[in-house]
Amino acid sequence: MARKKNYNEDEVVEKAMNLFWRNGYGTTSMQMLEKEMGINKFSIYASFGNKNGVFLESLKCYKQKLNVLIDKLKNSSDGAAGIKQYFYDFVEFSKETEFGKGCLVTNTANEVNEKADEKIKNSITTFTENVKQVFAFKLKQDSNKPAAIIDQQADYLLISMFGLSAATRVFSQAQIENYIESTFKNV
Amino acid sequence: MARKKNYNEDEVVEKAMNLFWRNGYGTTSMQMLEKEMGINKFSIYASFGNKNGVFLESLKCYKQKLNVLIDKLKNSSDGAAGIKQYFYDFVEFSKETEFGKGCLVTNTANEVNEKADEKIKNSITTFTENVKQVFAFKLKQDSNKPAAIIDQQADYLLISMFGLSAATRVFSQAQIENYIESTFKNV
DNA sequence: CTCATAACTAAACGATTGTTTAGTTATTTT
DNA sequence: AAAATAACTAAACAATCGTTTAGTTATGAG
Repeated sequence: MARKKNYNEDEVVEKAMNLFWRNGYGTTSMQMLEKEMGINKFSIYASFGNKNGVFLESLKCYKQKLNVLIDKLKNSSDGAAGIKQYFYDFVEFSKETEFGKGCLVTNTANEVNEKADEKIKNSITTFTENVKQVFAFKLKQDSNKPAAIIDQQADYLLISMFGLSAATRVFSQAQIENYIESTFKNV
Repeated sequence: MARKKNYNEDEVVEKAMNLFWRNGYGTTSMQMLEKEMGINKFSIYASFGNKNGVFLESLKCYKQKLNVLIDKLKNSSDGAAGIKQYFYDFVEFSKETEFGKGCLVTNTANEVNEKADEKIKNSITTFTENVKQVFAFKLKQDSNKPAAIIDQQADYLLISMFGLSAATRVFSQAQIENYIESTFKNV
């Protein structure tokens, strides 16, 4: 053994995540990452391989933070109303450090195309499928609708989350609340 | 006078627009624009000033195309049902040349941040405000709701369009149709 | 204390970015 | 036909991109 790392990887990843969240993958340069993470390029490459590696870890970090809200949703016992609360929780979460950031996963889904890195695409798909599954699980709680209806409503709410994410980037708090209220008149 | 242009500016802008639509502003390079537009960098700069100029003209071109659908919406006489038809028309429009492109204006709104070029931001704001206004105009047709309710519903449908745009990039035709049907159970 | 070695700094890498420029070709006007 | 000039080609521009590497510093093990 020799010298110890002068930084904590989890801490610098969280800083990188916030930068990607604000600026997107493409616009965020290694130079900006150096500054934001507070470590040298060498250290970034030593810890994460390359820019893509930093981003994948950032996505993981983001998911962990969002999973706090999703776990709350899972454990809430009031079905669709719990999902609605999740929408509101997400709005608060998205403006924790700064306004107008949206959802990192949704932003990334909007940024990448089919030629993007497979791991990134996979990370996005996995997450959205998971969210849909939790929505479906909650919808089952307060009705005995057929499985097909549950699936449709979960899809509807999933796409609505994409709209909500975009909305938090541009629209006012009042417009967002109105959007959530209107959305949940349907389920 | 001397030599004539060997290309039509409207034609090459449409090609550029399709490239930006597929790839976004940041990912689209001058090299790619040269190839897609079929003209030299010199000609691009002579006609449009710079990359931003090409993009602004591309946005204008996109709006003109979308205005065909919006004019149809304006002239349809059946209020909210007309807006719903506009949603369906947009889905067809968005996959005219290729699947999974979404809406160029919405994609751009998701890509840029507050530090982006003012003209671009203005172009996006102007367009979304215009769409909202048309939505409100249509909603007034089939109800005598208070102005505040009309405004809220127009906002709701505007944000829903952001969701729809994202949806056309990722989700299946069945999921999209289900989303539209669910969205319009409210209005 | 010494030595091995991991973590650091800082400079450079080639490739690509958006943009400009010098030189050539083609067409209109006189 | 000649002169003028706009449109073209192709090369180069400085700046920045993501990435690598050579050289230095610091720390744990023997």
